Amino acid sequence: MRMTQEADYALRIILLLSKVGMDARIDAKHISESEGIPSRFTLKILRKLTQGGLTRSYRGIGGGYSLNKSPASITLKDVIEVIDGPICINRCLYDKKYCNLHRTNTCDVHRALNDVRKTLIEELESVNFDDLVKQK
Amino acid sequence: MRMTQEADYALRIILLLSKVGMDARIDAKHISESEGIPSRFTLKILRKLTQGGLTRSYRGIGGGYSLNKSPASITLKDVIEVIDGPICINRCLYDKKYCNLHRTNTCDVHRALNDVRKTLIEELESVNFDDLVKQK
DNA sequence: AATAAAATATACCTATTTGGTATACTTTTA
DNA sequence: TAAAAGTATACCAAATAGGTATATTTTATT
Repeated sequence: MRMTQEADYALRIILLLSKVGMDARIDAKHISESEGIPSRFTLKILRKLTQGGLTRSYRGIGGGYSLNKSPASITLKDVIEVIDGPICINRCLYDKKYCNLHRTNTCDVHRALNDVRKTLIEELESVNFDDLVKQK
Repeated sequence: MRMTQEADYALRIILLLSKVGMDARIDAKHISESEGIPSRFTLKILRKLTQGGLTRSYRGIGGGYSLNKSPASITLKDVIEVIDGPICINRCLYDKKYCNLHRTNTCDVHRALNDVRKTLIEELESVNFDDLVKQK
């Protein structure tokens, strides 16, 4: 029941960019060093974040990355989903061919886990990066 | 953010055993066929469940498996933890050497995710197998 | 216009985890 | 005592995670 290490790194990157503010631009090397993420891997993550609309990239000399949205409008869930894909806690909830619902028209496990998933998503949506920056 | 397929199977096994009641004894082959779990894999899962104290095994002719506790006293969390180990949603929360708390004495991501983890655990603890058997 | 500093795209590699099997053995009861 | 069950241990293959490499493109500065 874990998110990937990549998503974990991504949360730290977004938090760093949130801390410096939307207008600041930081290059990948700086991000990598300050967060202790392997440099090549940092680039890969930043690419996903940019494609997902959370960050902006600036090429060329003086280039780098900045947030593409306000910290307050980015939640834990947004970041995790951009990196790992949709939140779903077991196979049954996304791949119907593995689910008893399909075979016997009733899958009690399915129902229970779906409730858990909903709660998890609500919790991940309830925290945004403005909260995290401001928290003592 | 997913539990393993093994844990998913285990939930179905415990639900099946809950449905037939604590006194009934079912052999592995029957469990495997009724839930569509590969037979050898079923045995492996049942061994973990027995070691974890959730089921009892009976050897020899007429042997099989039954619950070792009442359905009401087994939660989703119990089953998942017996199979997958402790619930923890990122590396930072169980391996301190990867955590900024360790390096800089503050890890805001850590704190936020720990809250999420708590909520998740509470949710998984709130559902027991008596609930699941009785639900329509 | 040339250059160098940055990001981008694509593809690759390796270790770990997951899902599943195989073999040899032990216990139990008819 | 034989057969039907579970047990222990170890193995294997596919998928995923984590990370790297190479070649290319963009852009500010000179």
